[in-house]
Amino acid sequence: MTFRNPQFAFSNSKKLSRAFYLRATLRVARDLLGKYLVREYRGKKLIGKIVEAEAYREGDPASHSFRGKTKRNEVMYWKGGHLYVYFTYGMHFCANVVTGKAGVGEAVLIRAVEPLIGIDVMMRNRFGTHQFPPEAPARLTSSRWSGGDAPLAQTNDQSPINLTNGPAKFCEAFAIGREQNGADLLGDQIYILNGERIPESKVGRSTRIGIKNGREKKWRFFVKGNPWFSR
DNA sequence: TGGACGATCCCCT
DNA sequence: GGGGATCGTCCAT
Repeated sequence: MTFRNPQFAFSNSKKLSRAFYLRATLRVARDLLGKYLVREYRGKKLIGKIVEAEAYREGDPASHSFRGKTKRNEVMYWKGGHLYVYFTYGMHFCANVVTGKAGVGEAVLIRAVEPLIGIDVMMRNRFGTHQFPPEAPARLTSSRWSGGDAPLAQTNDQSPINLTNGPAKFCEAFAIGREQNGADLLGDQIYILNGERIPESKVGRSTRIGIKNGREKKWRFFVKGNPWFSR
């Protein structure tokens, strides 16, 4: 079911319980489709509907947890319902929903959302004029960003689709960075609401994007036909 | 201590 | 379709 007025839809939604996240990772990945991710940012709500997600599991060669717990991936081993944010390619953040019991290193990467509320703020976060000194190269300054402040992307495509149709784009639009690593999704900073139920007929499934090892696993889930999923 | 590389994005060809 | 940007992390010296 789709809502003509997203404001109405999220006001009637409830925050997902801890139990939701403690379930099997593949189950959580599929069920996250259609849920509303809420980011409280500077007194405003940013809300997006999750339309693409990938599961990463223990024993999975594509997972950061494949070689065991490290300082970087430690949040993956927390109990389900936390946010694991990592920094990659020297300039991007990606966000995962931690799943399963404490001690189990599994998570679901949020690859794309459909923006619903706070689109003006997302636009500014992604495409706005940065606040660093004008003489500083944008690429240099953007890498120092830690998720709380300045905007960034140097792109010519400022269409709504380009706001959140990829894991790092979504993080940039939602101002998710280092400081959000380990956030409790049952808290008030970032959380997920029980949004729309996506019927099986609209759930697409494929291999995961951008990995070498474990590429045969069909652990990517997306909402068929939604314009915001990444490819 | 060094080097390779990455769950990406962007622009150019 | 391909390469560059850019740096934290991990593993091999």
